[in-house]
Order: sequence, then C-alpha cells, then structure tokens
Amino acid sequence: MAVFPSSSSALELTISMPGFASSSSVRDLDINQVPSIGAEEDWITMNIDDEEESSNGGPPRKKLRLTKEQSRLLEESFRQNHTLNPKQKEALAMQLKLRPRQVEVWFQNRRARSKLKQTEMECEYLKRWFGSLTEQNRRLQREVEELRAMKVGPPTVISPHSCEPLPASTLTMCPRCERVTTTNLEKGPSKTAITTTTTTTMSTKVTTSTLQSRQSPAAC
DNA sequence: GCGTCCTTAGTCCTTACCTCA
DNA sequence: ATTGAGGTAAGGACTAAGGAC
Repeated sequence: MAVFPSSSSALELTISMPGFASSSSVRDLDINQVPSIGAEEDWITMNIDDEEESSNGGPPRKKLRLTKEQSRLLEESFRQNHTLNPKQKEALAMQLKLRPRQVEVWFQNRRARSKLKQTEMECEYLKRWFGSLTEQNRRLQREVEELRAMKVGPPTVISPHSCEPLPASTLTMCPRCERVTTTNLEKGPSKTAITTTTTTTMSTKVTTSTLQSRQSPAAC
C-alpha cells in the first residue's frame, strides 16, 4: 500500500505495491538519493568572484559545480530541515564557503525537484492503480455475467453477524450502482444482505459484507 | 497602502555524459 | 580504438508572482 506523505514536500516516501514494482525499482526512485556523478573528482568549483560578474551583464557566467563534500553537507541539512532560517543559512554558507544566496537557491531547487520527483512517483503509482482497478472491474463484470448466466439455485449468503447461512434469497444487481445484492425472500423486504467480495488489488484487499436497510435503486 | 522578505513555479543556461557515425 | 558532433539529463541561477508580516 502506498503511504502518501502528509505534505507534498515530505521526503520520506515509501511506496510498495504488492504485485507491482520490485523493491529495487522502488529504491531507484528514492528521491533522497544523491544522484551519482560519473567523474565526481572532476567537478569544477568556481570561485565566488568569477560568478559575481555574470549577473551584471559581464562575461557569460561559469557554472558552479558543488564539490562532493558540499553536496553531502547540503543534503544532510536538507534532510534535517527543508527550509532554513537566515541564521542557519548564514552558518551553512560559511561552513560551505558559499554565499548565502547560493545556499538559498540550492534549497529552493532541492525543494522544487523533490516535489517534482514526488509528483512523478505519485502519478506513476496512480496510473498503475488505475490499471489494476480497470482490470478488477473487468473481472467483476465477467463474474456478474457468469452468475447471471448460471441462474442456479439460491446462493448461500453467510450472515456477517451470526456467521451462519442466511435463508434462501435471490441474486439481483442494482442497475444504478451495479452492486450485486441478495434479497432475503423469507424474511421479507426489510433487510438486504449486500455481499461484495473483491480480490486483492494493489495492496488493498477489500472484503465487505454488510447488512443495510433495503434501498431502492434510486437511493443508491 | 507600502516595503521587505520569503516561497513556489517556471525557465534559462552550462556542464557532464552518452551515443553514434 | 579514437574522435567529434549532437542529444539529453542534471543542476545552479534567475525571474515573476503571491503571501505573510
């Protein structure tokens, strides 16, 4: 079952869907993972003065590449806090030998890209779920057709309360909500045992057997 | 109401890496 | 095997808009 985070910026996302993606592919989507860079030792760290020129219409700015250690420290503090107060920003910038603005921008980008990744993962999850539900729906409709076609003796319905078979009833389908219902013929129309059993989907196993007051189709 | 500071969303641009002729 | 061009992903930086104070 997917556990959606309480906020979109939360990073501790765990998605596990029985019968779906393997654990390795889930791990591959770990948005906390520091992206692996092939030649990390070749990273270019630009000196601050070089960059300052670029914003004033000077020569084209060189691209700053954070060192492995700078990235590690930034990631670490991001894990602790997704936003920084001015003091924290200042301290971190000092520690990393970067300008506070750079730290600020890094955090902005990190938040934005975490959220993007999160959204992509949720989208993927929902797509799979949709596919699964579609398939489940197909199966259930087939099942209904089969049951209709059978038209054999009254089905046995187990009472959810007494756990004993209910008296003879007829199998009907609500034309509005398409739920299969069994109507107790002996005890009259006061109660309807609605029995819905679905198979395991994703990680959600739904098995309901409820007794409800009889409703007309219009009330579904 | 105005100014300041902060955030998010969107975008630009550079760099690194990969593929292929 | 090497090399250069082109494509692409990653990520640093910027801007605009909006909210809080």
